[in-house]
Amino acid sequence: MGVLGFRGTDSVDEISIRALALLEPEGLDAEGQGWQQRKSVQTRIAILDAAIDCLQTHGYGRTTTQLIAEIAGISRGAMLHHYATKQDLIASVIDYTVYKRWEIFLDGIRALKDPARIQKMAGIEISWNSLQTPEYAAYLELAIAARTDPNLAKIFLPRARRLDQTALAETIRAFPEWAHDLEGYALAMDYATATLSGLLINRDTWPESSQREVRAFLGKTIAMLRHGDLNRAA
Amino acid sequence: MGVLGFRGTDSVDEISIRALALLEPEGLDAEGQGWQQRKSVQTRIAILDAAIDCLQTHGYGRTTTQLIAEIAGISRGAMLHHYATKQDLIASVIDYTVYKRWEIFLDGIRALKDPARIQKMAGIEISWNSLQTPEYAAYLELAIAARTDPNLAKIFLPRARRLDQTALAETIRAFPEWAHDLEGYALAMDYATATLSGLLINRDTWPESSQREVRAFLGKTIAMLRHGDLNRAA
DNA sequence: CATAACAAACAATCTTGCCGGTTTTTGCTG
DNA sequence: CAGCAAAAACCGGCAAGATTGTTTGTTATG
Repeated sequence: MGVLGFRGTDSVDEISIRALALLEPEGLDAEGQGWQQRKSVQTRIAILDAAIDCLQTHGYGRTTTQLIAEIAGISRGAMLHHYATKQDLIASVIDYTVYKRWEIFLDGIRALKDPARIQKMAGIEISWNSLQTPEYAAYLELAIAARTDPNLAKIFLPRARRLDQTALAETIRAFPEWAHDLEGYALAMDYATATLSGLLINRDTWPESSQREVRAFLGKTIAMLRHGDLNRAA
Repeated sequence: MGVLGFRGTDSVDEISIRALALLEPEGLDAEGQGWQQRKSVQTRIAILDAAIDCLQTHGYGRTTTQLIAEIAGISRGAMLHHYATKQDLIASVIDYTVYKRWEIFLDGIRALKDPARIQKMAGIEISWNSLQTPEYAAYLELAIAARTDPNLAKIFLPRARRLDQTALAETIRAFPEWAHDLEGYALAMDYATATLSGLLINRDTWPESSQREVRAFLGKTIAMLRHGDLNRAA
């Protein structure tokens, strides 16, 4: 049976672990390697975390290789040894942030018992949590910058599209109640992601009370979508 | 009667014109002035339009004073005569883009006949149109950059908050059917703006069909919100 | 003549990619 | 198993290019 086939007897744990495996970035597993290899992976992760920190607090435009190296605690020369160019580094950041985002999402799903998982607000809360992480903030910065930076778009768009598709196909396995309706699940995910992303952008401009109301209303909307109370076709 | 009072007999035309007046930027009206003043305003608008173009196509990080001057068709020295520093220029761009955004929105509302205006998709379509303009793209770039750029935030946030509040209080006048429910109107506006902004950010990543579905679903959601089918309180 | 609009050049600061040099780890060989 | 050369990790400095604000100069208006 292929990895895309369904096996109704699998637990949510097994399903989500397998989903994550498909999103895992390459070159970051130090299992069964020598000391140099392990050290290399460790340094690389420190660099990626530093880059995420930098993107989150200073934005893409003000994220410099100098700053990343400082935060990572190594010299700029050492960093350029692992990532020869800024593009190479950013490419790895994209894969890494997407993986982390869905890891947090699936962790949240897994932590719920089945009855709680299908309650109307649970999915939104967990989505909201996975969107409030430094990793997603960094991803959002890149997504935004990619719209106006051709060089960045060249490495961002192919990855983002592929990872988006993979994440959609894999995370639905954690929602048996959506299994029969992939299109509905896709719409719900896109809808929630769009609204919450928009909320994230305006978080400093809008009052907290407005943001809370929008989130609460979104939860009810998604619940109705799942129950079929709002048929999608116009 | 104060400018904030309601006058049920006013036409939508009169109402929206008065709403715009409160949002109009200062120093851009050349009425009854001498030749130098008129020339100055004309050049300043050329600079603002160039800045909007630049922000839209290159993003805030890559928007340089050099590029703006080039697009505006004047020398960099001449531009710095009108806007001594980049901050001064950006501050004017904020006011200008917000004004333009609501001008387009109210123009769209005004163009509808009353029966059409209260149809469920009309509001979303017009909102969507006002969010697809170069002016709003530029505003969004600034809103995003302001989250990670303290210097920009200092000039952006106060303006954005004030203009947001003014726009909300004024544009509701164009919707008699919302007049009794300011909170509901605010929620609908925030909700639609958040979702459509999120859509705008991911426009290059997501397939067009997904974006269309999200928009259609948003329209139905807002319609239900107005009809009270979805009570807001949890 | 004073002021506004406009132009061009300049210094100071940043950022990137590259290059030479040092230390540590690995693997081969006698 | 000792020794040694290759490779990997790491560091500091440099030149080229870009961006901002200032300054000096020119033309047109009041």
